[in-house]
Amino acid sequence: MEAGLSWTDERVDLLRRLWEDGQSASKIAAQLGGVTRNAVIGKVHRLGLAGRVKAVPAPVNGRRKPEREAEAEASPIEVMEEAPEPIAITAHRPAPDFPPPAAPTADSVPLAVSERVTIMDLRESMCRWPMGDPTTPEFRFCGARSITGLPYCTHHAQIAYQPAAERKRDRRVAGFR
DNA sequence: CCCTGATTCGC
DNA sequence: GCGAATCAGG
Repeated sequence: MEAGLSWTDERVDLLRRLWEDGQSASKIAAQLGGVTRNAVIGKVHRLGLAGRVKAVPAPVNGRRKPEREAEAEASPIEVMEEAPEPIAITAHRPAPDFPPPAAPTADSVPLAVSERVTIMDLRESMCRWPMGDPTTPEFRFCGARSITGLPYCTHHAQIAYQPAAERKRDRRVAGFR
């Protein structure tokens, strides 16, 4: 899909802002698009704005070297208690206009069209991305697992939330359906 | 089960 | 530098 997206200044800026606003890595990743939460966390650490945090060098943490050696010292740093209230996020681009009258054209996107539910089966934690013509009985919602806190799944969140910078010219409404 | 960030290490 | 895999924990 989107090619050449990487840690451009714009993306790093957005990352910084969202991280400092207390957004979680997964939400940030969804809004940036094209990256996973792991990528976000990795970047955050590389940028040196890792977090505020837990106790400390708890002897046990993520994968450590096979073994061998164990030093490192750290003093309990002040912890910033209370995360700020998540603020409004970037540009929310409501679904582009509805697709041509049920354009029966072939799908060029190999998207797993598995879920898809009616409003009756739509429940919290399900992607609310509209699919089809809402005036017809065939209307459905994506229904895939939505990012908690956001109304869409990772795929549709990328379409809904587009970094202002990249949305400039090359904005092609990818995948609708 | 859902989620969170932290760390290591192969690329 | 990057981020998947993995870990510890809520």
